[in-house]
This record gives sequence, C-alpha cells and structure tokens, in this order.
Amino acid sequence: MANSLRKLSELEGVSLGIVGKYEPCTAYRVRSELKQSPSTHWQASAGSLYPLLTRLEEEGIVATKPDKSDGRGRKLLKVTTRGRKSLKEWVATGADETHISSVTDPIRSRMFFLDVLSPAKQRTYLAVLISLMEKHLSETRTHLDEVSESGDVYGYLGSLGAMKVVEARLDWLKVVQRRLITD
Amino acid sequence: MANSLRKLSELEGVSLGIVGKYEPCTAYRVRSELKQSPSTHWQASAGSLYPLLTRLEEEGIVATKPDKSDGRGRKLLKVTTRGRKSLKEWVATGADETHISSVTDPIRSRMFFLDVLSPAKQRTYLAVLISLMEKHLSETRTHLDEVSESGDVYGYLGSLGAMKVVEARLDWLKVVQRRLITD
DNA sequence: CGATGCATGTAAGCTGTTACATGATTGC
DNA sequence: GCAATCATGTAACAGCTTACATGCATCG
Repeated sequence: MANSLRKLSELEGVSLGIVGKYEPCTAYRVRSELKQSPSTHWQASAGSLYPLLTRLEEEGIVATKPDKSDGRGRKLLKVTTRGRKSLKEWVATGADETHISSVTDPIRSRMFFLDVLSPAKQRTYLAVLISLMEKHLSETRTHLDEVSESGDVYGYLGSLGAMKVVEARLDWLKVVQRRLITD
Repeated sequence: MANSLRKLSELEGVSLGIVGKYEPCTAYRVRSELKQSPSTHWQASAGSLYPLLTRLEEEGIVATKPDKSDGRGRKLLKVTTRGRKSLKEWVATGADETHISSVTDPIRSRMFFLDVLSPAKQRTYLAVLISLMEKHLSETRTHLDEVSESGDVYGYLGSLGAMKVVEARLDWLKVVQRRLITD
C-alpha cells in the first residue's frame, strides 16, 4: 500500500467510479457496466480490467473480500477512504485544458481527406455513415431513457452528453452530404 | 517494400493524408499541421511521427527525396501510387460500427461520478469547464473561418464537424449547470 | 447434460506519449 | 551574435487491446 496519491488513468478513474457506485460488487460487474454503456468507448477487456483492479487493491484504493458463498472464487470490491480521495482528485482533474479539446473522432479524421475517393464513393460512404449513426443515435436514446427512469441523475447527465454529441455528429454528416451532393 | 496492403493506424492515416495534401513536404510540416489544428487531438510528438514516416517509406507508401539545397538534411515526402491506395483504403474503413461510437470524452467520463464532489465544488468545477470550453469554441471558430477562406472544402467540412461537437459539449455543460443549481 | 453466462486471469503486442538529444537556418 | 524556429531523431514507457486459457453456476 503506497502512501502518496497517484494520478489515475482514464480507465482507472472510470472503473473506480463504477465500483463506488455499485459497491460491493465484482470486477465482472464493473466490466459489464462498461461494455453495456454506449456512452463510454472502453472495451474494458478482461486483460486490462483485472490487472488494473489488482493494482488498485495493492495501493489500498479498493478493498476486496472473497465471497465464500460463491464457488467461482469471486471477490467483492469496495472503495476505501483513501480510494474515495483518489476518485475525487481524478474527477477534479477534468477541468484542465488538455481534456477540453481531446475528443477524437475517426470519422472526422477521415473527412479531411475524403477527396481521395471518387465522388460516387464519397456519396455511398456518407450514406452508410449516416445510416449507422442514426442507428447508434436511437440506441443512445433508448439507453438515456432507461437511465432517466432509474433515477440516477449523474448517470443521466453523463448519458445526455453522449447523446448530444451523437446528435451533433449526425447533423454534421447531413450537412456534409448536402454540400457534396450539390457540388 | 512489403507487398500486401496493411491497415493504417489513425495517426498513420492522418499523416499520410497531410503528406498527400501538401506534397512535396517535410515531416516537420506534417507535424506542424497536426499541432496547429484544433480539430485533431494528436500531439504528434517527434517521437511518434518520424519513426512512423520512416516506416511508411520502408513500405513504399511514401517516397523521400533528400533536399540537397538544405543544410539541415531535410527530406521531402511524397505519397506513392501504392500509398494513395493505402490512403483510400484507410479513409473507406471509417464507415464501420467501431468508429461510429468511439468518441471518448474525459469530461463526460467524469460527469458520471461528479457526485463524489461537494455541491459547492461541483458548481465551481462546472463554471471552470464552461469558461474553458467557451474559450476553446472561439478558437475553433477562428480556425474554421481561416480554413473557410482558404477554399479548402474538405478541410472546412472536417473543421466544421469539430466545431459542432464543441458546441454540443458546451451546450450540454450549460444544461448540467442549470440542472445542478436548481437542485 | 449441454449451452450460456458468470468469473478471473496471463502473454504478447500495438499505438501513442514524454523526455532527451542534436544540429542547421533565419531574422533581428 | 543570439534567439527562435526549422529539422530529425532515440529511449523508455504508459495505457490499452486482442487472443488465449481456465473453470464454476444456472437454466432449460
């Protein structure tokens, strides 16, 4: 158990937050929450999550208790006092310039160079994108409704942000489509 | 020079696109474009870009020509025919479900767990975020105007997408702020 | 009694970062 | 002549991924 508070990585912060929300819960539960949410981009593969939580345990940020009533050897996780301090610090580091502008978008990255495709391919490409994005938007909306009904205010506000960004991206793709068709 | 077309990474694709746009140009120029643009999140550190371009050269995707009139030993880059094919393929892979939903946002990640902060700290935090985001939005708008005047249509459309996302995020933060103040 | 889901992990690798290091050119 | 910018790189490492591996529990 180290003594100084270390800066948490993104996945560490999110995972710790989930543990805190559902504690006591298993690592599996954390993973399920990450996978199920359309608002986070994390794959949260077993290969990253389990070692990550072990590390947090070694540092005294989470505490584990083996669940003896369970034959699968599962462990129940809780955030320690020290862990709650780490979590607070992680949340507070969001108000920093590097986090403001760091929203990657692989579709936008490609838009800059869309002219390498033939006009016909550009149109097909955009049509596919818009159709996929519409599907994604409706999934995001469904998820938002579910969270809304659950009464989880912060979960709702987070998911709302995800939805607004998807809406903006879809709107943008339609603008691009109109612009490239009339040319 | 390998024979089969390899899938390009994000930074490889973007860098190759930039070379294609400004060729013949130096690696330094590519790096400057990446750093200057508020629409890409890439740091494009020397430590990633130079080895990356060397790799693309070894694979016959870009061709280099030493500029003998320059004492700094700079090299001029061009996209090869083979490279243009790679670039086309990279652009076309954008229409794929994994790219649709993969927009990370460290601020949104934290919003889900904002309740770990005291109400007073939540308000301060949001106020700081909104002020930083407004500044970022105005920078993005300035950049968009510049690109617009340059006549680069695809550059404009890409930057437009970046701006729309920033607008959506700012709008979202204001909704959150109202919601948390009235509570 | 077999499929699906719960539950935990290891090994290898990809993609990018920061920090460090070097040297020439250009403009004031 | 000195500072800022141009120009290119190496070394170490952070952070996450995929692919693989294992085994119990629950439901039909």
